[in-house]
Amino acid sequence: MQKEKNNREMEIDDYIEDMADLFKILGDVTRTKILSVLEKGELNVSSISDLVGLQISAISHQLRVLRQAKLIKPRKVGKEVFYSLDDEHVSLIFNCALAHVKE
Amino acid sequence: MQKEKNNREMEIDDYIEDMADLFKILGDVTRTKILSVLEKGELNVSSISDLVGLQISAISHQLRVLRQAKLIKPRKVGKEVFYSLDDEHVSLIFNCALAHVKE
DNA sequence: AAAACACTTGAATAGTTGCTCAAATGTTCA
DNA sequence: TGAACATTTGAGCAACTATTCAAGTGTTTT
Repeated sequence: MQKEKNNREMEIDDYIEDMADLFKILGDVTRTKILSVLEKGELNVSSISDLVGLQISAISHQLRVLRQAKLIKPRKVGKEVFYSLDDEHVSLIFNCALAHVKE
Repeated sequence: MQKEKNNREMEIDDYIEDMADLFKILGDVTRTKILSVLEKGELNVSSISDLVGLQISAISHQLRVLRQAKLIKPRKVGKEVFYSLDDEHVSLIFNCALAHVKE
């Protein structure tokens, strides 16, 4: 007798690789710090660099990763580029993770 | 004038590295698959190996990682070891991630 | 037009990670 | 006791990743 999969199990099976990809992106301290400072509001690259404490180049490389993952979005103003969160789920996922690591 | 940090911001700053560590562990397809099959119930190592489709050795290596992260717990019965989820947050985090990747 | 500024990009490198293979541990059963 | 079984562990290797440095793009200012 074969067990019917419920909806949630089917979804997880289908999206399991995408989920791992998302976690992989969140699984880097630099990127997590960037998302954390952007939670407080829009920032340009230099400011992020200052707050995170890494070279502008390193930050720019990671901003690219976050941008491609659609977790942040850029807004160009003159020669500056301001970044902000592009996904309401980021805060949600952060809170879930926080609940785990705090215990 | 210096801005007061609210409680949530303080917490995130304190735990940001732990959070990244957790995401790093979830950011691997093999480990995510293991957690996914364990959501359906307790399983021994061979069964996990069959369901995930990797050698027992590879699975055992990853089970160790998940065990150390306190995401799963072992129960020894004779020569077999049964694993099950050890954290109610896993399902929660999975759901948040699912909401993101589905859109 | 040239200098200054903000950011991006590519190459190089050092460090990390996940798998396989082989050997080891521990348990059950004849 | 020894063979069979389930799992763990360690070494080795190939693939990947995050950072730095240097050079490039595009915009503003003088």
